[in-house]
Amino acid sequence: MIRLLLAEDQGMMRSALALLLNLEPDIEVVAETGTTAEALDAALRVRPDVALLDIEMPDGSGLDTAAALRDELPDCRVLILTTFGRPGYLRRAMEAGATGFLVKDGPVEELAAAVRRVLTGERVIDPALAAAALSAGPNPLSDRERDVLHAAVDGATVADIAGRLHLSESTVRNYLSAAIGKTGTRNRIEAAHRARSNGWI
Amino acid sequence: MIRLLLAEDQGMMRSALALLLNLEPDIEVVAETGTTAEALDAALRVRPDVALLDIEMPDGSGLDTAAALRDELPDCRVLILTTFGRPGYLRRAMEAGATGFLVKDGPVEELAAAVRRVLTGERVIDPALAAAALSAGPNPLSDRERDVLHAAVDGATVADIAGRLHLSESTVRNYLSAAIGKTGTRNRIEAAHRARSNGWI
DNA sequence: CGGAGGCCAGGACATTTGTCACCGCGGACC
DNA sequence: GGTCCGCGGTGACAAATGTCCTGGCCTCCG
Repeated sequence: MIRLLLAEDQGMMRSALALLLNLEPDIEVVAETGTTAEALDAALRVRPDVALLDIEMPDGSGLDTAAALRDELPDCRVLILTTFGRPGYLRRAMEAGATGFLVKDGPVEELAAAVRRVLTGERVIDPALAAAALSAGPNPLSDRERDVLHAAVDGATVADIAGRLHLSESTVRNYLSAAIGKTGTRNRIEAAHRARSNGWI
Repeated sequence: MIRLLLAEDQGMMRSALALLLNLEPDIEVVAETGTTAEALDAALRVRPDVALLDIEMPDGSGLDTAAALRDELPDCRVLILTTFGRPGYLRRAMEAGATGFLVKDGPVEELAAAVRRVLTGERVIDPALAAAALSAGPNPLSDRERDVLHAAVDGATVADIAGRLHLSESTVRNYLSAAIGKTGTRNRIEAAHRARSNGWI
């Protein structure tokens, strides 16, 4: 029996997946959570064989949870399940020690199959997405550039960002300028969008 | 037997919901689509009793599909199913003649129950969301202000927007300024975010 | 009919944003 | 040791953005 942890913030998706996976004769959902904090907590408690993690969750990223699980629970296989097939997400998932990476397109049947395959240690990755990740190249942004860009997405002014990150306004402008240059865009908004769609932030 | 049409762009969600709804003894999913165009097409062909529509779909909004169905297939009840419980969405759904409005939180069990209730003509709406929609008030933005704001979300410059909408740059700046004023924000980015989160665009 | 309000446009202006050149500091690497 | 690179900062500058005022055109409504 495969003991599985399910972390997914959208309630309907979570309960639907749990129901369907429990219908499989060799799979048992032993924990269900909607946040990364609970996911980590539950994983350490129930010690599942496979952790099925969403990326976008309200209190953080499933990618960070994957990295934490690799350190805390190395025997637990991690299967990332996400809405967005962003190249940078796949790259970060692999760096975080995930064994599989599935997008929420495609039918549910893929899911149970993927769970069984990651359990054997086999990597499960959409080939088209893998190609896209390789061709997109690595994340060109430095840590600070990421921070500044991330702080700019919701319309914050330079002064806001400077205050939030404890930097001078000049520095913030310089990082924004660098990020705009590296992403090949014309302003902070385009840069932030580009970085998002590539999974760089 | 309740004949149901399911329009939802996310493949895994769609197939999961179809499977679960088909498990209900009195519900049969007679059509499954991932776009609004196919949804309308299939609805006219199979004439379902209930249409379960997602809002965010790649080729348009489920809200527009709801309005089209009201005109073309008035006997078909519409149940909106969406990720985001935005007040403006609910308002527009009601104006488009939807009978129910469900967010994708909460367990799947709610779904079958909601389908049965809309079939009788009963309105199905989350009370908390209804209250939020009423307290938020109507959309304060004029048509043009919406257009301009919508064109600005992805980082377009004033010149871009003017070209795309066949307006002068001065006009675009004026509309943006008006939108910023009405949303009580400081710049176009914040204004666009506010408009999004309220379902105004 | 008059007024209100949406739409479109122009000008003037202050502010913000984006760019560039240049500075020092410190860690990493050869 | 030197060199490279990321980090943090400054000053100056051009361009873009946001604001306010003016005007005209149209439609809808009292």
